[in-house]
Amino acid sequence: MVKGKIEIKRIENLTSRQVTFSKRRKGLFKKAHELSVLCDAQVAAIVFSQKGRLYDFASSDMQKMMERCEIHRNEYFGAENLRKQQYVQELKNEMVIMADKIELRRLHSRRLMGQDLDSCSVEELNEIISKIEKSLTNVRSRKFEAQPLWMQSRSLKSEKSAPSCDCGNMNISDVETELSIGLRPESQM
Amino acid sequence: MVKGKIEIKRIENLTSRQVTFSKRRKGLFKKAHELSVLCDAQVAAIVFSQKGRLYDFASSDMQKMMERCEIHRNEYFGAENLRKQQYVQELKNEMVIMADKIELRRLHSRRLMGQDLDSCSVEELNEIISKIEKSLTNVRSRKFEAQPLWMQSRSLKSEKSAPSCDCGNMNISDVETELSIGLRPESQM
DNA sequence: AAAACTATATTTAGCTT
DNA sequence: CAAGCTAAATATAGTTT
Repeated sequence: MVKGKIEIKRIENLTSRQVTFSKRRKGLFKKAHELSVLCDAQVAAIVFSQKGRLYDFASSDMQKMMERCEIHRNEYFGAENLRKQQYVQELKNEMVIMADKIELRRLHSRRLMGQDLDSCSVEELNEIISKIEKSLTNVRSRKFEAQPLWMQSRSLKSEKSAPSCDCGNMNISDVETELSIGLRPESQM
Repeated sequence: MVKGKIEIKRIENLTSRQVTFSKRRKGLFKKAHELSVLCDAQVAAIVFSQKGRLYDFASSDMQKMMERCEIHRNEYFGAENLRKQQYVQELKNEMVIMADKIELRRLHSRRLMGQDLDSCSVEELNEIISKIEKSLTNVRSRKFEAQPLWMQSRSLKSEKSAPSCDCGNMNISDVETELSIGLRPESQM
């Protein structure tokens, strides 16, 4: 092998390695410096020797550079956070809508059961009476076509807490609120 | 000035500066790599161009070191994220509960209006008839103590989409589902 | 063992295509 | 204008002091 030509692999001889380390480290820092000056760039080089000793070069203030890195990072994490916050906000908006729907349904049920009538006009009262009368007719007719006894047994004393109001079919399109419940399918995270 | 010899000062020509930046950056990273291999050292080089674009080199060990830093960071951010994810999960759980309540109320209303009665026993049908009859009585009695005309005017043709069912007071404790709607007060973020 | 030396390898500024 | 070329400048491996 001719003088000066080497393979790029670990130098086994300790002394040679230490000398080369010193020479090349100096060379690296010089190149870093030249790059920073010639091209108006910020350059840093960090070297840990085997023994763990630290050597470093930084064109301008190393601290400033790290701060920039930090800003870079925070920008990244910031974008991520923004995305998540928007998602949370969407969930909250949806919950407000759901809460409204629950309240609407609650008022609907209460009115069907004869409460909160103070604000109703005579016309509305008549309408409600008409609906209830229809329900009554329907339930009465349904009662006499009830299921055979063997099907009734399961509901004799159970399901006490469940709604148990029965009225037969009637047109409810004018009071029914359209609902799309449940979470949206594209739930992330 | 002879070819190849330059002063180490900022290159004013933009094109030249960009070309030199590219060439010397590559050279710097090559030197950094060689130093790390030959001398078994950990080497990193970081370059910010004027435009703020980041270029970096790190020997494998340094890479690991940076990854460790990253893991450290992620542990920190991970704790933060976990907290946020738990919050999102809580929101979602709450939404599932709300959706259930909406469905329960929907069924309740439907039954009050005489639908979905197939599964009711004769006893339940009797109960419902009794409730509806009571409602009817109450609404009828309420109709004749309705508000004076000047109070009715506002509801003559308005609020068409709102539920308009009226029935007077009755005991509904056995069908009323307890609800606590709305967002919890300690809403974070 | 550190610094200087030197022959060769490598890098690169300015040019060419 | 990016990619290749080349002469000169620089870097450096091995040597010497």
